[in-house]
Amino acid sequence: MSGSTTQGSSGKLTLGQYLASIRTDRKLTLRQVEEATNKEVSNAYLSQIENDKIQQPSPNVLHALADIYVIDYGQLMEMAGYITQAKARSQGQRHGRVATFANHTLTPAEESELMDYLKFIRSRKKTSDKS
Amino acid sequence: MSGSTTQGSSGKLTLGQYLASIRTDRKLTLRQVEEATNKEVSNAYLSQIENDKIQQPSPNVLHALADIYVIDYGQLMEMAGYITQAKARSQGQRHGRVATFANHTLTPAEESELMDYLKFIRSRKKTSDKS
DNA sequence: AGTGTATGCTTGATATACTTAGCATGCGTC
DNA sequence: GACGCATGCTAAGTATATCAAGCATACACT
Repeated sequence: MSGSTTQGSSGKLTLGQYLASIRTDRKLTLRQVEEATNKEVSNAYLSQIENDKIQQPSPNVLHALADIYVIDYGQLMEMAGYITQAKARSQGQRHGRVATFANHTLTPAEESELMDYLKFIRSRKKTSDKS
Repeated sequence: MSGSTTQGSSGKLTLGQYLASIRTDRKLTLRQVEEATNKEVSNAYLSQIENDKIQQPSPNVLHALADIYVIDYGQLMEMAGYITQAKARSQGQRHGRVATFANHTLTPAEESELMDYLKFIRSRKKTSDKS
C-alpha cells in the first residue's frame, strides 16, 4: 500500500529512482532505452533496476545507461554501492550532487518554480544552523 | 619494467596471472590475503581468480585486493574488463538553462525535495498536453 | 462493441560470482 | 612409518544479475 514511487522528501534518491526520473524526464520508454543501448540493457531488466529489484547492476550496465543518458558514470557507480577511484574528492563540491538536476531538462517555467520552492525550503530551515 | 616474476613470454598478463605474481612476489599465502582483506576475499575464491576461473570479479573484490597490495584499482578494473572513467569521451552539450541550478549547491535533502516537487508540478499539468 | 499497439511490469530460466567444506600434496617432527 | 599442519586447489552449493517470454492495462482507431 501507499508506497508511491517517491520515497518521501527525507532521504536520498535510490539508484533506481534516479534512473527512472531521468528516463521519464527525457520522455523515453523502457524499450527505447533498450534499443538505444543496443540491447545491452533489456527493457525488462531496466524496469527491475528502476524499481530497485536489482541490488547492484553491473558496471557495464551502468556504463551503458550513463552513456545514453549522458550522465556521469562514476556517480552511477557510487549510487550502486561500488567504490570508485574518486572516493577522496570531498573538496570539489562545486558540482557533484547537483548533477542530478543538471541532467533533467527543465522548462524555464519549471525552473523558476523550483527556484521559488528552493527558497521556500531554505527559509524554513533558516532557524537552525547550516551544516 | 615489471618483468621479475613468472611471466609468459607471450603477450600480456591476465588479471589472474597479475594478481598471482604480485602475491607470490610479496610472499603471501592465499590465506594471509584472506585475512588481510578481513575475509572479504576468501582464499578459495582468490585461488579461482588467480587461475582465471572467474571471468569478472566484482569491483568490490578488486578494490579489496588493490587495497592490500597497494596497487592501482583502476588498473585492476580495466584488466577485469570493466570500462573505467578514463574512457569518458566528450561530455556533450550542457543544458543551458539548467545552469541556474548547477550554480546552486544543493544538499541531498534539498535535491530530493525538489525532485518530489518537480513531480508534483508535472502531475498538475498532465491534463494539458499538446504536440 | 473489437482489434491492434504501446507501455510498464512480472515470471521462469540461465549464467556466473561467491561460499563453505574438503581434498591432495608437501614438509616438518616424533 | 605416522601425526600434525600449512599451502594451493577443487567440488558442490547458494545468491543474484540478466534474459526471454509473456501478462495487464491503457490508449487509439474502425
